[in-house]
Amino acid sequence: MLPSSPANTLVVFDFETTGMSPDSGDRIIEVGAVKLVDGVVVAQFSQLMNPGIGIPLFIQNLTGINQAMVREAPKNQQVMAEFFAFIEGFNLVAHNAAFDAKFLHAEFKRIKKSFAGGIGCSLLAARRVLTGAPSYKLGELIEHFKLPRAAQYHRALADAEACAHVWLKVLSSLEEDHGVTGLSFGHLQALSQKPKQQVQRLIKSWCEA
DNA sequence: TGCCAGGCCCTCTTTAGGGCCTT
Repeated sequence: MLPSSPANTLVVFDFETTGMSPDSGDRIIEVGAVKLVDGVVVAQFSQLMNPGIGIPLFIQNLTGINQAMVREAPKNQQVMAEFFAFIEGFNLVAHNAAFDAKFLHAEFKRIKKSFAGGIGCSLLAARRVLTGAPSYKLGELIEHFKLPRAAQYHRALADAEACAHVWLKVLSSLEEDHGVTGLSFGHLQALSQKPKQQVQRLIKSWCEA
């Protein structure tokens, strides 16, 4: 992890996959990511990939990604090697990051790569900071907080962009509601891992530091 | 044949159960 890196300088990413678990043989079929520097998008990465296995009908209906679309796409090994180069030197953020991290590590293991940066979770951070939301689903956070709406949910780049908006909303809420500025990625990681009842005390300690 | 993810979080809890969230 790069704990001292600013909390608004990182890569926000999302995967579309064939299912819920790489341990059950599921693979990534699309990656989307935006690179933020000082909260501004400076680069993006979007690529379908050919996993070499069938895409369940449920996933085709959910994402709009079908067999024909990935048939002509480069294989996972190639795309993930390119994605590794894209994220190198940056921390990552995803919505419900435990899910995407499982696939990230499984695909990198196949190409003998190891990601050493930190992976933050916008879901955990939002639950602690954006209190009062009726739901913490990505799309519903976007709607509830009137953030820029994705053109098409359940496509990787659009969801990564939406996740970036949620992450920046967490940071702006900490700044505007609590007066905390200059947060590092490590601060947000610490906050996300604290029990909810200890979050206010942690934020207060930052203000007093 | 039967099973089929896993971690977080809340509560009518903690020797547990079930909903949320990701595809």
